[in-house]
Amino acid sequence: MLSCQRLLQERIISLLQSCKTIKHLRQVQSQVTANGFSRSEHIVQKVIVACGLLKETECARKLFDEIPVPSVSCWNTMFKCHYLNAEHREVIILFCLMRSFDIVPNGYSFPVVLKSCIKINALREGKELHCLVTKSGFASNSFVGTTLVELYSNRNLIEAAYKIFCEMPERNVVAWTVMINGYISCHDIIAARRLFDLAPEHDVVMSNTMILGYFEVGDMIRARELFDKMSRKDLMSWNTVLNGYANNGDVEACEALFEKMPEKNIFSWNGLIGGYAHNGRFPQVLTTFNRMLAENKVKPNEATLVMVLSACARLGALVLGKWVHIQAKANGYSGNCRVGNALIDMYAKSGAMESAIDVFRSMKRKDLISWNTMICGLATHGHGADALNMFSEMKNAGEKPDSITFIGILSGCAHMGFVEDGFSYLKSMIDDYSIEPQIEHYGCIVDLLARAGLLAQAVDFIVKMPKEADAVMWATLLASCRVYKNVEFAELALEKLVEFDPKNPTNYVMLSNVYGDIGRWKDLARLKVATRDTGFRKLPGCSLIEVNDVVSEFYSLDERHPDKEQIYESLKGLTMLSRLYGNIPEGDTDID
DNA sequence: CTAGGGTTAG
Repeated sequence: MLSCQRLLQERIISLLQSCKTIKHLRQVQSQVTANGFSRSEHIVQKVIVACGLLKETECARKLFDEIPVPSVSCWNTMFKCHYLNAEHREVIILFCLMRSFDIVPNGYSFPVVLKSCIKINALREGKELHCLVTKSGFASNSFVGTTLVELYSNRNLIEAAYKIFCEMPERNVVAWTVMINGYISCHDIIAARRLFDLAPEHDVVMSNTMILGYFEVGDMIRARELFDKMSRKDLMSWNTVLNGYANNGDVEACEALFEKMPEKNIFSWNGLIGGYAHNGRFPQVLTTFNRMLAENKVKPNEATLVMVLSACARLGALVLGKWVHIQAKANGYSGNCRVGNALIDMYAKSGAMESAIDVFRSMKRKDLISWNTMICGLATHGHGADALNMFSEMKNAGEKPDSITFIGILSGCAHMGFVEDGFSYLKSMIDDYSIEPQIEHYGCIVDLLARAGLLAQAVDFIVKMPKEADAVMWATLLASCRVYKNVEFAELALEKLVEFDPKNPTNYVMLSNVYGDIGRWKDLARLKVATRDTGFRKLPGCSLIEVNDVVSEFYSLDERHPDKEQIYESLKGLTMLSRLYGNIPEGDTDID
């Protein structure tokens, strides 16, 4: 009879562990009650963890509250439950509650609560826990000690971390790895390697940690050396090296490694895609995504979709972007916030503002980036007024703007010619939100003044602002000088631009356009000579255009492209449309 | 009931 009961208990526990939905869990829960297990602490703990895994912390808490006198292990289970759902404040509050009941924490309590402190940077609480650990004699527990090492090294308190590490009575491979990782996050790769060589035991996690450390300081040689020497590599080892090459700009090494990999998971594919994305190879991002779908072994995840959409955005590939949108829906990412943000950006950058707004409106969960993407998208595509309206909507929704939000707002004002509003938003940014203006914000103000034709005020602003002007700012001014045919400030801007980049012929072309516009042909000729002296020719203008769902590069006066007829037909159509809307394109006065 | 390792967008 007793063994029968035991068997039933085991059966229920395995059922609880296999619960995939809350509905399923409810069914198993009724089994628990029907078989008289609702007062078994052991079983109730398993139910609580199952709730936690299904993100149902409220249910878990209810069950916990029904336990008459919860033991330490019950409390620990509840900590874990909140920890699993990233409710770190809740973990700490619950721990204090437990202490107020005079329940003594054990060696299982400290690691979880400390981890929560690490996650939310609660160093003060972490230090208090450290005191408690020492007082209650858990300093010798290797799980507790390791987590304390992690706590201090996470806040760059490497000496404190090392002291705890040294005082640990026994240091296993996990403790060594955490300590090595601590030195790596302090950028002390030498100390990290010294510990690595000193460690009595090496395993695959420790080696991967060390390899990642080398890549983070850009030492690809030592990273690769260590990787080649590893006797047992796991998939993560390969992915670490793949990502290392990707982040250090070696696309070729990244490609070569990818082809050599014995197996690939989603991180491998994302590594290669990220390698292309970080190094501006956007067309390859798209072909790799296609290849991944064709091989059909792993499904794209959130990161894949975000990177691919961002590549579409950079290419202005609307048709492809729409197709990725369909892929995202098909893979269950319609409600995903980050994917939503990438979709907004893709649609906005491709000029499909209605679609961008549709996606934005359909998002149940929006974050700061969603608002910023929408506001900046509107502002830079001629919808400055909508951008400003979106900003008030954002404030009403209780979202706090950051410095990027204000770049959108200020550039919106610049495009609309709202000079006074621009200045009052700048003031609000400083006074109401305590955001210190960056060079980009000042750049927006210069643009704001210059576009409004207030060139003297723009130059005066540049002189008086607290930051040193950058090349972007002078180029902005130069562009407006052409519009308003102001030679004086154009010459000043060129002079400054040449200091930044003496070899860039584009700047000379800009000024020569000003001379040409107002008929100062002698100055134009003098400038031609100066340009030639730089020894550089202006590269032909290059554009990206989507033809039959393929993004192609083509240069100005390009005759080589197989689809050139179609491209020029589309351009004719575009020119006609833009004339219709009152925009009269002019032929540029080019040098040579 | 506990501790160490990855990608993504403005």
